[in-house]
Amino acid sequence: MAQTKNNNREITASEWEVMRIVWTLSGATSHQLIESLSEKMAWQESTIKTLIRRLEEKGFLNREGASRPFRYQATLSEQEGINLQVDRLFDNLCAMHIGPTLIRLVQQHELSQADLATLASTITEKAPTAPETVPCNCLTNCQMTENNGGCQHDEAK
Amino acid sequence: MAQTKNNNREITASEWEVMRIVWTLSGATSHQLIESLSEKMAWQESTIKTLIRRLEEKGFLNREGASRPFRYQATLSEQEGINLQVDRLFDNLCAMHIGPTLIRLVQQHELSQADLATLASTITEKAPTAPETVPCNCLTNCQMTENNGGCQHDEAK
DNA sequence: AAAGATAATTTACAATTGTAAACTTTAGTC
DNA sequence: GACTAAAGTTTACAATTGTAAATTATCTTT
Repeated sequence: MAQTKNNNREITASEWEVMRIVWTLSGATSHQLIESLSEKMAWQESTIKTLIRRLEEKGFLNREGASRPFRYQATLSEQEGINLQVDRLFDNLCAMHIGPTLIRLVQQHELSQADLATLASTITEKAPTAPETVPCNCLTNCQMTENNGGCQHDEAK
Repeated sequence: MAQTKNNNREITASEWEVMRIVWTLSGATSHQLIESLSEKMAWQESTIKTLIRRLEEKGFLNREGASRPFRYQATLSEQEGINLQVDRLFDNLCAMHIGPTLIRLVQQHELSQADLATLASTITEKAPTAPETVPCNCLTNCQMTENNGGCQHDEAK
C-alpha cells in the first residue's frame, strides 16, 4: 500500500528526474516515464520502475486508475517540490551569503518580463526595512572565542 | 595522500556542516570542528573525524601544518561552494519555474540595502532583453506527442 | 624517557541511493 | 479460454552516506 504522506523524506537526484516528467505531463504512466527517461537518462526500464516505486513509498507519487496501465500523479505541485529542495539548500547557507547568491542567480538565468517586474517591486517593498548589512549566522550566537580566532566571517566579501 | 582536486564529487549534507565551520573560521583544527559540531549537531567526535577525512579525500579540505594539531583549509571559497550546490540544484529545475522560485527567495530572505540595490540594477539591466515568457524546457525538444498527452507544462502557472 | 593526553587512522556497520535482472500478474488478442 | 505482451513486484547488489568504536601514533608533561 502506497504512503499517502511524504514522510519528511527527500527526493533524490534520480527520483527528481522522474518527478519532472510527471509534473510536465500532469501525471504519467510507467510507459511514458520509461519512454522519456530511458532515452534522456540512459536508464534501463527496470531502473525507472524502481524509482517510481520508491517515490510511491515516499509519498511523492500516487498511483491512480483501477486497471492496469496505472497512472502516477505527483502528490505535490512542481513549485512545491522545487520549494522543498530550494529551502533545504538555503536553510543551510550562511545568511551573509544569500544576497550575493541570489544576485548571481538573477544574473545567470533568463527571466521573463513579468518575473523581472515582480522582482523589482518585491525589492522596492523590501528596501525601506532592509538592514544595512546581514551578519553571518553560522555559529550559533557566534560563540567564537579568542582562542579559536573569532568569527572571521564578517570579513568575508 | 589527500586529493588535490575535488574529483567532481559532491559535498553531502553532513559534510556541508563541516565546511561551514571551516569557512567561518578560515580554517580549523579537528579540535575546533569537534567542539563546534559535537554540540551543534550532536555528533560523536569520531563522526566528525570521518567527515574531515572524506572531505580531504574528495579534495574539499586540505590539511596544513607540519606537526600534530593540523589545520584544515577549504580548497574553495564559501561562495564557490555555495555556487556548486546552488547550480547543481538550479540546473535541474524547469526553466519556467526559476523566475517564481527566485521571487520567492528574494521575498523570503533578509537582504542588505547593498544587495537589494545590486539586485535592482541587475534587473534593470536585464529588462531590455528579457523575453516575454520563458518556456518550459523539461522534455528535450518537448518531444511529446499526441499519445502521451503533450506538454502540459505551458499551462502551468 | 615513561605516562598521559591529543590527534589521527582503521575498521565497522546499517541505511539510502543508483542501477538493474528476474519473476509474476493482468489486459488484450486469436 | 490460452497465449502473449505489457505492466507491476521482488530480489539484488555495489557505492555512498551517516554514524561511530577501536586502534595507533604523536605531542606534552612529569
